[in-house]
Amino acid sequence: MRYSDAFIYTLREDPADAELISHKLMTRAGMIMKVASGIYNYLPLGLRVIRKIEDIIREEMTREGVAELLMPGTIPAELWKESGRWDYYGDELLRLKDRKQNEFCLGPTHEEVVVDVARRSVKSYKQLPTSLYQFQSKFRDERRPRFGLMRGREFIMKDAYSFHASEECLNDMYWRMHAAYTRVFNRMGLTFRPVEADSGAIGGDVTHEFHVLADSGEDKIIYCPSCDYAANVEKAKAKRSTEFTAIPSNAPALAEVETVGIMSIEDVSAFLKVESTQCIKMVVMKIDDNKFVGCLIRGDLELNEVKLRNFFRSNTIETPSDVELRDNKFACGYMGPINLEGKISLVADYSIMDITSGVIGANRENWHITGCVPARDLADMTYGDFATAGAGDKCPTCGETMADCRGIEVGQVFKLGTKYSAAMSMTYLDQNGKTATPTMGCYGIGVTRTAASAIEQNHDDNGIIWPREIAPFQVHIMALDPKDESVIGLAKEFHDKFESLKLDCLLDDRDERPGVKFKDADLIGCPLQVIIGGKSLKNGEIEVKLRRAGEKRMVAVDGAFDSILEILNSIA
RNA sequence: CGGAGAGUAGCGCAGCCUGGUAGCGCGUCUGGUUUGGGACCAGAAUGUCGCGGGUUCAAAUCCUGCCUCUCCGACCA
Repeated sequence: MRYSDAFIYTLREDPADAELISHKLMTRAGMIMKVASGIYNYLPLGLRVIRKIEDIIREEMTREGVAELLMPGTIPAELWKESGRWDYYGDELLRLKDRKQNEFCLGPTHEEVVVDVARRSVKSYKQLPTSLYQFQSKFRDERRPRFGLMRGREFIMKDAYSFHASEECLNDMYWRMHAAYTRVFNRMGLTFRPVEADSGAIGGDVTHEFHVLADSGEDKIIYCPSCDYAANVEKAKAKRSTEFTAIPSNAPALAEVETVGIMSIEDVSAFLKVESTQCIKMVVMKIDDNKFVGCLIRGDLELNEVKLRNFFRSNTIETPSDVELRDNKFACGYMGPINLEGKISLVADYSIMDITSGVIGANRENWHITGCVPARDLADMTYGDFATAGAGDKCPTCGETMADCRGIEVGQVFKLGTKYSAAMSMTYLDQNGKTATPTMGCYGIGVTRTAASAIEQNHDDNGIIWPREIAPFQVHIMALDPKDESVIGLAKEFHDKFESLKLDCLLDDRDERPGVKFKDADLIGCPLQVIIGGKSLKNGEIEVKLRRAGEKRMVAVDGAFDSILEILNSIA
């Protein structure tokens, strides 16, 4: 492709509305163009990257016997009403009506449609397992779209769905997809990690998210450097004792102590001269139907709201306001499990089980209680894991000290179970001729987000540095003197040779000054640059630059193409 | 959805406080000189100043309603 045909228009300055490096660079390199908040044009250069990513995924899906189809972006409400999500999904679902006032939505995900496809075709256990996938633009009306392609409202996703006659079969597919995803992200040259994640409202025992590691990531990942354990902070566990320690013989008695204006753990620990690890805080949250729930947890730890929400099988969880708490008879800043007046379901985190002389709130303003021994005083509580794990905690698998990092969620594998197949009455006949409901898995990769995350991970001050497998072009040839027949002639010859080897090649044939071409080439970020100029050509040389290393090499014109090819193949 | 900010030429911005000819840089066009890391000189084109209402002799500027966009937070099967 010639640059003059390629519809690439770079920007010298950062766009005003971009924050994230990938957003800035994609806009500046002429890959994307904003149309509305969270909605973008994928310009020719950007689309090339997206297609490269899709092709890699496509190959790996095919390898696992997943068949590609394309479902519509616009979905009749009927299907969503059948699954029950029409009423449940909320404002993220963009709803619209056609001229006959029939209701539709723009698909944020396609479980309903794929079940409809499968149930009309699959009637027998002999047809199972079966799986389908597509690349499709999804629409989710995010409350706050941001970060360019990272969190858009319209985005391209690969979504796959599998149907099985047994749990074992689903489990097998789950791990095959897990392996396929690992191959996909490896091939793209990304540094990533599969992590255990919370399965959310759908439930299910296992789900993994695939995260590209980057400081700008919106998720926090806790991982163990010495074993495979890695989890989203929402899910992460730490190794903690789940037994009470013995009640010490000299255990102190409970005693009220006046603590005027001392409310935070920090203040309590300083005022009473106790470690925060000997304080027990009670965190109160509000779940579905405005019910209050509370959790007792060690003073230095943080409550994990997702874990608490899951325990109570609630769809929502939120922090009540101080006013709300007081209205419901909770002594703000002095809450504790003893003498509790407010109506609440209370649980306790394992972390308090080995406290031998704890400080707790007294449930009246300006008073705390000392000498709390959970093994004695809180023995009949329901104990569980409700704490947020973090760097420094021990690994639940191997006991080593864990670390944390930021990640961008680019993929997820999920065991759906029969939620949709049952709701939408998908059935087949099993070996015994009995009606059965297939169990399902679903597996997504955010294609456009993956492109953005690749840039987050691969850039420098001059621009993008594409991993070779997803670069828009493998080679970027610059004809520095395009009017010089020997220069442009050689550039074209090389270009055609690369293309004939199925190596995408961009030929900068513009009548621009060299500096402009160099800047654009670095910004666009193709892995290998071939610089052909009149002067060096007269010396029988061509310059080759490796984008990532920044290294320049001169190669002799004689046999130059083979030399360049060799250099290209040495790039990862 | 709560809090904050922005909307002026294709892009990035100034002007607004204190009302009176709409500006700068980049880009674009013409001519010339240049030509290995975003050239230089000369000339030119380009604006419903987000939209509506109001105040005023006069509004980009003051008042007001709305829209859009961005940031922080909450949210994210």
